[in-house]
Amino acid sequence: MGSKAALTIRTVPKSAMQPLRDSLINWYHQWGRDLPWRQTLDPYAIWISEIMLQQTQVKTVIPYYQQWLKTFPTVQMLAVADQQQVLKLWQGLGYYARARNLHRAAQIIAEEWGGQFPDRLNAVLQLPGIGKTTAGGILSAAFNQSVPILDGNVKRVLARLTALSVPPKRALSELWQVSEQMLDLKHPRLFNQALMDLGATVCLPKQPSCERCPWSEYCQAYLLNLQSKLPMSEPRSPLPHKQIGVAVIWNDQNQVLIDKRPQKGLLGGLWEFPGGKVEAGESIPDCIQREIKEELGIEINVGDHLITVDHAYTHFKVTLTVHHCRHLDGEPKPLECDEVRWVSLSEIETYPFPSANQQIIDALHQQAL
DNA sequence: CACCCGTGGTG
DNA sequence: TCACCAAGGGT
Repeated sequence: MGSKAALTIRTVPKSAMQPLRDSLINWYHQWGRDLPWRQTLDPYAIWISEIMLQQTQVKTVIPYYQQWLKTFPTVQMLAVADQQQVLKLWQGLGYYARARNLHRAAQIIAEEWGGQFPDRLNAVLQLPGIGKTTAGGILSAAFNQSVPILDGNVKRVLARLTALSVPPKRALSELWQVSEQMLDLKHPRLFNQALMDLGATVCLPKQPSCERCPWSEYCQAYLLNLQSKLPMSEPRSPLPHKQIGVAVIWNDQNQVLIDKRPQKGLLGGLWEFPGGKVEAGESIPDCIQREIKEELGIEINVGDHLITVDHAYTHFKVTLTVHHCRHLDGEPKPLECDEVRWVSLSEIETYPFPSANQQIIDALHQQAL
């Protein structure tokens, strides 16, 4: 019962290795992408790009990358920055642990490596936020070292090349072997970049352009006409949907109350408007009043509806129903968060907020006009 | 190893 | 509206 398909993989013949490398690098010279982080050999800049590109599309990354290097041009500048400034610069990119780890790693590099990004695989892998794929990306791009990579693009290309019979997640060690065997030891930088570009521009998830692919005559998926079926994907369960009541609490100085989320967990280190989950049979105003008492230990009066925000995270969806509230009594205490603060509408822009909360801020500005 | 961790674009 | 997707790593 529940038996899964056996793992089969059509390994690349030895005789095909060099022709595959040569044709890919030739293709890259004509069709490879000209990206900002390919105009430098500075390992710091390349590191920043690799972290930003984790689970994030090139088009989204480019403006963040430019702004980041303008603000923090060196490891040292990043190491001495405030975490809040780092998170503010990262605001909107998501997966905020990447920014926290980047900041921590910069401090480690400053202390242990004299501010020079290390060039040895073992040292690089020790840094927080850097796994095998990112380490290979940095070392091959910055130092032209022969270290393989296995990101989403490469997984897809290699799964098709070998007609892998299971989802890539189920065959990671096999795919790493293929990536390592295929790697062109004479041109590791070019080869790894070419492999990623092939996945990003030709070997697309849907409707791959096999007629433009330098590898089609060796591609087992193409030869078996399975290119649109591969790689195999895992079924996903539907996302739970949570109803959240949120408070914009005003005091007599025309300030609003915000709180900083704990470092660990969802949106760690970012600020937000306080609130919480609506319980069964509970009204939104009752929920807001209860949550604010529990989280901040204060009494409020729940007033007009401000905005409703729908947002999807990786593992669940939320509907934020936001109300204006009036502070009545008690000093706000950080009972379930790191910090609480009263801020004016003009100061609020300097704090890092998650996207769903940014919509609330936009609505406040809109309403103030 | 299964689960957690964001966001914006797309059909 | 919704499912799926995009240069993964930490626990």
